[in-house]
Amino acid sequence: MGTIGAEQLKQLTEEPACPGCGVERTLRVLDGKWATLVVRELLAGPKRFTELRAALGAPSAKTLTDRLRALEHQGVLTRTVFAEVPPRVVYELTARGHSLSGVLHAMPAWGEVNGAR
Amino acid sequence: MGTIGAEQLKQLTEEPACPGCGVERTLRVLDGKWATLVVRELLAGPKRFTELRAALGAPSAKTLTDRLRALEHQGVLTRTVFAEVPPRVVYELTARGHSLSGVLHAMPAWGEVNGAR
DNA sequence: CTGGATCCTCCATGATACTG
DNA sequence: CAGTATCATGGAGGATCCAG
Repeated sequence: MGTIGAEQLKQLTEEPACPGCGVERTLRVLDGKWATLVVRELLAGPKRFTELRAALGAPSAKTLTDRLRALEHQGVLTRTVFAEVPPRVVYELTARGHSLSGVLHAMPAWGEVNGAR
Repeated sequence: MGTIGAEQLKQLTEEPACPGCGVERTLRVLDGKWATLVVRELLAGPKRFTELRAALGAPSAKTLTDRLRALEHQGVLTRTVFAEVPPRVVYELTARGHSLSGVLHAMPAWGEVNGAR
């Protein structure tokens, strides 16, 4: 159940009822508590699994793995395994992932001004 | 639009995983499945409860009410009750809510380009 | 028409233990 | 190190009924 179910994958590939609506599609990629933060971390450059975990505040390995797999299937990032000892896996944004920076960079500007609730 | 300035990139990448930084604050407002879509609908102008429900694809009344209350408490929108028969309640973005348009507008641009897998 | 009160389902996230 | 395998859980979201 931890992996991406057929149900979830189907949801990702299905076209929304709204024809020209890109907001929904973007929200399906930037979904959940971690996707946006993962992209933000990787905008600074490729990172290893443990580096990502630490940078994000140590979510569970299962959760982070699930999120990374989803983003990988959506073409936002790539997963590269180095057959070494100790093993090393590097995550890196694709061109599509980098193109999300437009969405990401608008957030801190708003959040910093609106710090108070 | 896929690229960002060096200044903004610096601002983006220099942020550690601090709990109070701008991205996290923005994500706390644009949280859940509906908040972002509610803001998008209201960017076009004030709307009534039923209008919002229909425009969003008819979420349950409870869910929509909960989300609207949260956004109201965060100062993103205002709730105005007209003591009429039948009752009428109008939701409208505050200045703070309108300032989220920068984040919102970046989404369709990405989503439309990346609609295909 | 708006939405409060209740009860319920589902799933993203997490805790823990284990493996190549 | 980077996961996988289980099991547990909180809370978002929903269904339904009811009230002002």
